[in-house]
Formats: sequence, structure tokens, C-alpha cells
Amino acid sequence: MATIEDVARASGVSKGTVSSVFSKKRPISREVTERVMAAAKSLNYKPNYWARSLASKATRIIGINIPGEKFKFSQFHLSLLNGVLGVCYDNGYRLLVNTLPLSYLNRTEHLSTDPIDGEILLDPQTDDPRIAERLTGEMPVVVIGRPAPEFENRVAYVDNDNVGMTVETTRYLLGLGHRSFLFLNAPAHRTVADDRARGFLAAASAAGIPEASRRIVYKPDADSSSLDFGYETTLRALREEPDISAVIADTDTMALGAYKAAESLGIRIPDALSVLAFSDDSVFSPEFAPPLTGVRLHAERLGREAALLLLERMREDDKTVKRTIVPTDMVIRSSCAAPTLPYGGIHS
Amino acid sequence: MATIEDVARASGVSKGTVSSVFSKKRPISREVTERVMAAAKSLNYKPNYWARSLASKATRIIGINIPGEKFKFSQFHLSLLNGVLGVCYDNGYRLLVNTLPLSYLNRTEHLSTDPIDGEILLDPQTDDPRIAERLTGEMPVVVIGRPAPEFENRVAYVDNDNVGMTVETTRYLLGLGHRSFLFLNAPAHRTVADDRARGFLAAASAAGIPEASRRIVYKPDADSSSLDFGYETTLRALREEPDISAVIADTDTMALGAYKAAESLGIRIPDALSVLAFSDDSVFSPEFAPPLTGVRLHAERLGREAALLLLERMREDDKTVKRTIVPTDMVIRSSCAAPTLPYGGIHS
DNA sequence: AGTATCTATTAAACCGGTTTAACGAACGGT
DNA sequence: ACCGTTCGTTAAACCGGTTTAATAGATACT
Repeated sequence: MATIEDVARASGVSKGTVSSVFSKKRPISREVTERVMAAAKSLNYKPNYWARSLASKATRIIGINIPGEKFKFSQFHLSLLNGVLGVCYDNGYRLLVNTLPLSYLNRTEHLSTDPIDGEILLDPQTDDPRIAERLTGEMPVVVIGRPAPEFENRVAYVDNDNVGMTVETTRYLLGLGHRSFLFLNAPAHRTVADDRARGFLAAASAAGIPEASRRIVYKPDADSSSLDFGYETTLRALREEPDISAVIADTDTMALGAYKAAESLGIRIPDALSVLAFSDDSVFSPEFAPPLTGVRLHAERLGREAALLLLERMREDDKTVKRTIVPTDMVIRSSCAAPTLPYGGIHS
Repeated sequence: MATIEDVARASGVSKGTVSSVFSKKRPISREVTERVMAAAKSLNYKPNYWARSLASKATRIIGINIPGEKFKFSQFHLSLLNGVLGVCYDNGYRLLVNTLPLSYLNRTEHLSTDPIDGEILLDPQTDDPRIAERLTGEMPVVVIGRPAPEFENRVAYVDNDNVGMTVETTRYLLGLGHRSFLFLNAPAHRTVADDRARGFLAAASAAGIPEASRRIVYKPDADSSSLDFGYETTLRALREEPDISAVIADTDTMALGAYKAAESLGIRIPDALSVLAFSDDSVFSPEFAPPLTGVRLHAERLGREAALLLLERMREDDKTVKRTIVPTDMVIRSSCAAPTLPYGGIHS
């Protein structure tokens, strides 16, 4: 492919002039501009992205990173992505999925800076080396979700009010009369699982629910199916402790697992078991039988706000640490009801 | 950030030696390697990605491109992405979402080569300038979906057998006794819509179905909601032509729209209306009421095969044009049945 | 001992752009 | 006619790596 040199030679001007014609960072006469453009067109010339990035120290690419090996994007990530992409699109940025195996990154021959101007980190964990690493470099970063406590005031992030949201939903269930819960939580090492557990436990213990009746089970890890986890955990829990009258699920897919477990035990929802999910805004939740009550997290907006925060941070060289909390909305449908049996009663 | 020069100076060797220590493309003595690595560590040095790309003419990034302005990734795209990402992950490639507004790309100051080694093009259209453009450059490309006829033998692609699959499903419905159809198709300019329309029409006219009874409606365009499109189109069609006893939907979301239309007209599925979808492998289709009959397209596998094909093409400099057809599986659940009314009968 | 071979290292050229500093020409003001 | 600007252009330095060609030193071969 033709280089800037070729174009310069063909149109009888210097490299610098051709550069200015394309970058438009300096005025060039109408006549010369036309001559250069004509030469460029006939040579099929386009400026080389890498050379340009090297010289101008900017790539107009932002990265998005997910921890963990061999991950897959979930429904929730999809909405996040769409939010981020919308902002990228509006601002002329490309989006790089910047996750590689550690076994790859750790090899000397692959060690390098990242090919991006800034990065969004997803799914922060309680012990998450990514943030510290990005901060020692000068890479602008925005986290989606609450980072570990030692970084909460050192890195920008976007999150829902997970604690508050969980308190609210737990109170809702308490208000309906529930006294024994199963909480299907996110994987244990993720900060979001922590926040939700805290909210749940706070609300439950404030209402005098004994420890045995607020059972929390953490999803083993990313690669296991949410559906299966929801199904099997609910099945086991209901067998071991028939008192349980309400299941709080991390996602709508997990909730679906709970539905299936209830069905296979012959337990009706919401009559004998209430189910609720911190769901994404899936088009399907209203179609569950019965329609699923849950909380809208506005994943797309989380993504959008994160991208906006990142671009702002990249633009100004202002190291102010900003935070955005995206509100959640509880959507009451028909999967929760007052428990039919009084506290202490037994199913079947 | 420290450069290779700094490291060379600090460890008392030349730039070239430092380069070789990191790239491992040439042997360096144990002793020198250690000295260089020590200096690099103390300076917190990492090779610069863009300088490296410029010199070595490779980025280890592959792109994925979707046509159209302000698109959003769908469920189907999510599965594709996961398939592509799995291959990227295994092979040490990053994935760049390489879609930008035309209004951005067309401006002189943004014109440039793409920062990638190869690209996957999604959702090919009947008149799609992307392929021709990539071919004139030397960018390796794989298309997911059938490209326009003039490129079918010039570019590698991965696809389902959309024609065959549609013939099969149409025959299935014909076999149940249906004689009047509504086909909710993908947007008209996409080649997949073409293929499916062809398969449907071929099967229907071979069975002697008159033209008026094989109605095809194309989704207006990407930004409209599939759910709404399915709902409104089905509603209108059933009102205009109560004969219709089967709806074939492009996606499960569209099918859900058809379900809702049926519900609001008081029509029961599958008794009075059969619905079928070329669905993705959504976990939710089995949960529809009634469970949705459809076709598995194996989106994740489409993504995987495309990525593998692309890497192969990038590795060897072999311009052989390869094609991969991923098989589809029809999954019969309970949303289709023999129509209750004889051909020519009228609802309500 | 003399030559051929192999190894590790280096200086310099190169990848393809951007940017700085210098400069001549045209312009405006007095 | 002279000076101070402004404008458009250029040569050269620079961004931070890789690669080539040359070289010195060690090893092997006869």
C-alpha cells in the first residue's frame, strides 16, 4: 500500500504538507490540497493507523475488560456493551475487547502496553489486580461496579445502589410476610455479591430473621450455567428446608432455574413460593409464567455512563475521581405473594 | 513511560539487543537477558504496542463489523460474539468492534487504514460496499452470512443453509395441514431475508399454496423493536386475513410478538395459530407458553467457525476461498399443531 | 596453525506517520 | 520604502519499536 512519501513525491510537495492535508491540523492552500488529494486517490492512499497512533500518541480506541479465563458475555454484559457502543459510536471511538488469557499476557514476548486510550473494567472482584495495574500506568480507567474498598476513592466507577436496592426488595418480601429466604447470589469474589449480601442480611436481621432462615448460596463460578445453578440450588434448599417461602435470584436466568425447581417439586409460584430477581431488562421476564417480579438495573445506561465518564476523563487531564450511581427500578409483576403457610409451617 | 532506549542505556546494551530480549526472535545470552530484564523491571518498561505494530506490520487484533448506523447487538450477535471471542482467546487475539458512523469515516481527517489484521463482517446485505472495499485492500475477511451473489465466490464465508432450513420448516407446517401463512422476515436488504423468503416460497408454491396465502412482511429496519414488529404485524395480518393459521418468525423475540398478538385477539396457540421461529438458542424459548418450536442456528458455532477461518486465512497467505455451512436443528416443542379449521374456514 | 562455522551483539536503516523550527512570499500599516 | 505580520510550505527531528548487515569472539575441522 502507498505511503505518505509516495503521495508527496507524486504531487510534488513534502511529507509534512501531505500530512497536514489529511490531518487538517494546519491550513493548506486550496490548490495544493486538491493536487495532493488527487494523487492520494490515484495511488489509493490511506494514512497508516499504527504510524499515526505512534506519532500522535492516541488511538481513538477504548478497551473493555472482563476478568477470568474463558468468559462468555452474558445478557447483562450485552446491554452494557450496547450502552458503551452507543457512546463510542457518537464520539468516533472503536471498542476493543481487551481480555486475554493470563497465560498469554505473562509471556515475555507478549508483554506490551495496551493499544487503547482508556479502559472500562467490568465485574470488579474483591481481590482484583487489574485496577492497581492500570493506576500505576497512566491509563484512564472507569470501573462498572464497586471496586474493592482500597480503590473506592482512587478510581472512577459507575454502579447501581446494590445495597439499597437489596434492602428494598428484602423489605418488600418481609412486608408480604416471608420469614425464610433463599438468596441465589453472584459468585462470591465479586464485589456486587458482597453488596447484595450485605443489604439482604441487614434488612433480614433488622426484621429479626434468624440466621438459619436467611440462606445465601453463591454461584460457583462464571462457567457454570445460571439456569442449572438456580435449579439445583433451589431444589436442594427446598428439600433441606421446606420453610423457605421466598427465593431472591441474582439474574432472571437463575430465577428461571428456581421456577423449574418449584415445578418439579409441584410447588406453585407465587402461592407457595415467591421468586424475585435482580434482572436485566430482558424482554422475556414479563413472559415467565407467572411474570417475574424484579429490579431493573438499566445495564445499558450503566454502560453509557461509564463510557461518558471515561471519555471525560480522557479529554480533560483532570484526575478528579468521579462516581455515578444509576438508579434502579423495582417492577412488581406476579411472582411474589404472601406466603400461604404461617411462619413455622411445613410444605407438603 | 520508559522506552527501549532507556532500558538499553540502563543495562549497557544496544536497542536491538533489548528488542531481541523481549521479542525472543533471536537468541540472547542468559547473562545479558537477566541484566536487561532487571533494568526493564526497575524502569517499569513495556514495549509500546503501536511502535511494535508499525515495525512488524501486525497487530494481533481482529475486527468485527456490523453495517448500519447506531446498531445494537442482538441476542444472536451475542452468541456470535462469544464464539468469536473464544477463538480469539485461545489464539491470543484481541477483538475490535470496528463499526463507526459513515459520517465519521468519510471525513478526510479520519480516513485511515484499519488497525486490524483481519475482519469478520456480519449481516451482509444485497448491496454491501464493505466487501468490495476490503477486497481491494489486502485485508483478510470472513463474512458471516451469505454475501451478495457477485461476491459469493470471491470471499470466505460461514452460514447456515437458510434456504434448506426454511424449506424444511415450511414443509413441516404444510404437513400439519396449514395452507395460509404469515412470514415475519428479517429486514429486506439483508441476504438472509432473501434466502429464507426463497426457501419459504419454493416450498409453499410447490405445495400449491396461492400467492395471497403466503404473505411475507419484512422488518422495517434495525432500530425498530422486534417485539413490536412481531406484535403489530401479526395483529394487522390476522385482522386482514383471518385464514392465516401459521406464523413463521425470524427470531424468538418476533415470535413473542406474535404470541402477544394472538393473546390480544383471543386466539390460542397452537390450537388456532401455530408459531415457529428461526430462533437463537435462547434459554427462554422453552419457557414460552406454549414452548416455542423453532430452529437452532448455533450462532456461537457460526462465530467460532468464522474466526477459525479468518485466522487460517491470515496465517497462510493462501487466497483459496473457503466456505463453511453450519448445520441447523429443528426443535419441535408445542407451538405448532394441525389447524382446527379446514382450509378456507374463517376464525371467529 | 589456519580456515570455516557459529554465536551473540551492535550500529544504522527502516516502519509511516506528526511536529517543530525556519523561511520566503504576500500583505497591511505608516 | 520599510517593518512587522500572517500564511503556506519545507527539511529535519521525532515517535518507539524491528530488522539488516557487519563484526568480534568462540568453537570446530583439517
